[in-house]
Amino acid sequence: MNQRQVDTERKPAPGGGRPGKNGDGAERHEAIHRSISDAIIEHRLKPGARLREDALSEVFGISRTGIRKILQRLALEQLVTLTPRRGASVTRPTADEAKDVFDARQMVECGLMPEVARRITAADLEALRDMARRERQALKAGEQSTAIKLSAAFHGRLAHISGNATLAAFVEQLCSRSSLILAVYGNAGHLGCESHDHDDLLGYLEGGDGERARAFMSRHLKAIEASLSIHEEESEAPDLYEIFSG
Amino acid sequence: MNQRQVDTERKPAPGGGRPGKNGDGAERHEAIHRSISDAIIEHRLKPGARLREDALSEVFGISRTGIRKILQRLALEQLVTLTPRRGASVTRPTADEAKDVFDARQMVECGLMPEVARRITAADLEALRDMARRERQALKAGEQSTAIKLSAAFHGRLAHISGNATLAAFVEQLCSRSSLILAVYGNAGHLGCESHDHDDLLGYLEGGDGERARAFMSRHLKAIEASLSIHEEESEAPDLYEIFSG
DNA sequence: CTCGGCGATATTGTATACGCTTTCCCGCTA
DNA sequence: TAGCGGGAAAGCGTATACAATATCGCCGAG
Repeated sequence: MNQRQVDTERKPAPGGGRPGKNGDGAERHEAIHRSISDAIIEHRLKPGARLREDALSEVFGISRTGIRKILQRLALEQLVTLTPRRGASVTRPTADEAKDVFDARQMVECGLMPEVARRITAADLEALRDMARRERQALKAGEQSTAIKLSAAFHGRLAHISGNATLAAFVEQLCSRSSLILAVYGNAGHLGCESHDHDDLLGYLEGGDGERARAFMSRHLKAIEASLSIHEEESEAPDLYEIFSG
Repeated sequence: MNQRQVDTERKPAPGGGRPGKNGDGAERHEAIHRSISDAIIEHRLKPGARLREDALSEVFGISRTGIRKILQRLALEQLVTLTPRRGASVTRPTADEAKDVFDARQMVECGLMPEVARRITAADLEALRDMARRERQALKAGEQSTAIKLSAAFHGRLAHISGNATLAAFVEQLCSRSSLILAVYGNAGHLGCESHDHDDLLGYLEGGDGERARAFMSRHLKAIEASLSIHEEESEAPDLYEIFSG
């Protein structure tokens, strides 16, 4: 009776109901990946949470093979940590990693702003304003999960406008990791991005002022980083090496 | 009789010779990954080359399961392309991708130089000088494969000195992809990095002149990019849509 | 009462088997 | 002779089975 399987994407099993006989599993894998990824980004899966292969395969209705593939991809994206004989768990970023991620964002996202200001279109602005608006709404409604995801999506979308797919993908990954960092080091109730920062940024971009947008983005990211309380909470693995032999 | 299996790392099969019974397969996977990765970076596997799972599993003496895992990782690193029902092949970068990669390198590697100049130690300098020397030797000896790999390793190592592991990993990935780009768009006989560029760069870094190092790195990368002949050779998939329907 | 050893269980690692899709070759026909 | 269609083979996608190992609880001894 533990057959309760969530269908990630309403799909009537075109193969006739027999699971996994039709070859179009690629989309399904993609959907499952996004499903788990979203759950992590939205903090519905907290850092440290274990992700057992059996459980996931049961939930999503595919075998462990497919789950392992997805888990490995998530590991390469640094969202989950794969411990050799212990399985997968949601990554708990260290303080050093957090610093690295925000330094990287500082360099790449700020560096992208001039080009974004040059290329941004009216349609882009409209879509981004809508995202910013929905983010504020979610924040006001207390739906932190939605707000976090929208914030990451905003930054990712912005990066894509630069036209550089490689850097945009990197920024997206950094934003996902930032979401994890917020989950560990963020203060409850104080979300990363200030309410009107994104709107202000769009104003500079609309005016084509790339340099001002860059400076603002820099302050924006610094503000997020400053709002964190990074205190290297070493709950597990108390660093005996460092305490004694160190 | 087709049991000729290359042992990537001289390892006497501690399990007793029976393949894959001991659980320390992680190192072996790592070794196989590096083995394939190196072959691609050194152009012993040329872009477009097909990588059949059966053949690889036979060569390395592990089952297709492990090969698939490695292939998927290589795909995420953009070194191989995974076509849904057609298997894996060495990625053939498009002209757009090439531009993106070099723009990304321009932003990240140049941006890293000031911090590298601040942190570089005498030991680092010695190691890097040795790498540059070996690269020149290889180039002189006509061993392009070795030279290419050493050049990528030089840039990667340099990035690591910054202390930012995230950005360093990104740079390493970009360098690997650059190697592929050279294989497709590079002119034979003219390797990417000029002979003495790396030594000159080390000179600036030793002097702690981060800004000059940044400017030099920028010229260095521009020179490499300019040496390419990017001509969008669309041998396969002649873009009928674009030709007719416009 | 606490600590150490031991066995049962749960969970991952690896290999293999099977089905489906694609591809390639060969014969057929116009 | 060239184009087309069918069949056989090859290769990928998925699931399942088996083996090895880490974890956890239990029991006995000091």
